[in-house]
Amino acid sequence: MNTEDPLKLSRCASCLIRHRGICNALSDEELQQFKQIAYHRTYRPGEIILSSEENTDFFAAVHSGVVKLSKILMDGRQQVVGLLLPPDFLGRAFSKSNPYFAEAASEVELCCFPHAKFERMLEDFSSLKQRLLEQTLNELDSARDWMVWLGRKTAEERVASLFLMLAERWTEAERGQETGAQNRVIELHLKRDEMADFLGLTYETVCRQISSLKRKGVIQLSGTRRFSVPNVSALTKIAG
Amino acid sequence: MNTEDPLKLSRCASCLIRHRGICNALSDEELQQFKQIAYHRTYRPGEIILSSEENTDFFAAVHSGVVKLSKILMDGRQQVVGLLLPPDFLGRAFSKSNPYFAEAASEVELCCFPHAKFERMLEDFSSLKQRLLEQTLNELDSARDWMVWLGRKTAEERVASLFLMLAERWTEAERGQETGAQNRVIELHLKRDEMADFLGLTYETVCRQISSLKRKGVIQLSGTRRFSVPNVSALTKIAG
DNA sequence: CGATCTGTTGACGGCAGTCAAGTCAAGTGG
DNA sequence: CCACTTGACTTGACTGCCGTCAACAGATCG
Repeated sequence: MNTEDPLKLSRCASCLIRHRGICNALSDEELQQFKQIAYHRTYRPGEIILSSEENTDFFAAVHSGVVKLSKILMDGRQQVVGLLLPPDFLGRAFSKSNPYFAEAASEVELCCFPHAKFERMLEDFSSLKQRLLEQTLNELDSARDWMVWLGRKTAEERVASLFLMLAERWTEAERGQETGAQNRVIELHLKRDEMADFLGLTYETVCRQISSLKRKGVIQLSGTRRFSVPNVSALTKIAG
Repeated sequence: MNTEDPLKLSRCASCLIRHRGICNALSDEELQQFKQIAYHRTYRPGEIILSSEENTDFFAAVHSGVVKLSKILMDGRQQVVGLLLPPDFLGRAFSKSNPYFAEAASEVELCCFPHAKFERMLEDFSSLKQRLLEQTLNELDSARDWMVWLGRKTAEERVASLFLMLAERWTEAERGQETGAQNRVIELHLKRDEMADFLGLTYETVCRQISSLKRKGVIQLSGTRRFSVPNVSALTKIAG
């Protein structure tokens, strides 16, 4: 185990999320240690990553794709409580049990770390803990924004808010490109019923609201899971 | 400033939340340093502690009372996104601006720390940062539970969930007492319209659901802001 | 006592949920 | 190649929960 695997070493160095995720908090030296324990896993769309019953044995950074965090009531009602995009972090530190149900919403690649080893590194590298804290604070902020959607917004406002959020995340991720935000085609990743579980609605209502926004010329669909926003300001206004 | 204030020293030592709040993470020596910068503030019910526009110059631990965190849409719709009870922590670390509106829901006493000094102590005392991280993770968990309420539960279930949560927090805080949970009288702290903003409902709907639960014999009111739960299992069942 | 704030209850209407039918695209197998 | 199936999506008709509007009851206070 002391022989260095050149593939493993180069993988971190060329990692797409290297400069955005938690790894960014580490020095080169610390990173060396990090990659010794990291391993990758991939999931197909719809595949279950964690179920809330079983104990988790790993933490992970989302390397590519979208992970859906949800909670399910006994009668089957479901609420999505988080969407993880690269370079978000998956797993509940300092607790073996994970209260959520995690599912791959698209093709997903995770960079995983064994539970115990990762917690030890948290102790050793304070900048890593700092990074995790900041990420958790940001997740808390967006969870609370989301609560406003769920508690106080109408169906139309919620659907508009979702489209707006996806559009913003997209331009954020790809800023510096030449084409304007108007014509950019954005990937939805979610099915209608997943959007509904996200927004606290039924999928029929989501459908109707999307059709209505389309009729108003605020959004434009290409196929069923791609869209663009010809009128950003109108969308913003409707989103509230 | 080098003379020690005996009052200040004893205040931390006898502090009610000393062994539950973030201070618990500190050694006696570190606590010495801590109390040098801490000061208390009190607020009357309804008083505004932080408005989301202005920059925050302090962090604080809730020493007594209940603090309401909320967000407000431009048209006046409001959603409560957090309830802070002792020994919860108030303030957004690593960001000068605070995206929430904080209001005293009852008589409130805060133990405050200047912004810059507290962040410095976070750097120096890793156990403090650890404590803050754990608290943030717990807040994230409960925010997400709350999202399930808002997105997927009916009015009756939400009201029942709120009563259940308050009952559970109460027994948690006062465990070891002799009287059974059945007859314990629990303080609501919130007005009907505050409960409504909390639950994503109107205050009339909250009223109706409370009356209905009362008629069913699941809860019992003494006056308008105190209640007890004669039938805990029925309440749990209704809450979902 | 009147004024004001908080809470309760009723009548009514609308937004979103439920139930149901139907379209469209992709896949399967003869 | 075509009949059939399946899953995702769309749209319509109807229902019901909860929001809106309104009247009223209690409590508190000057």
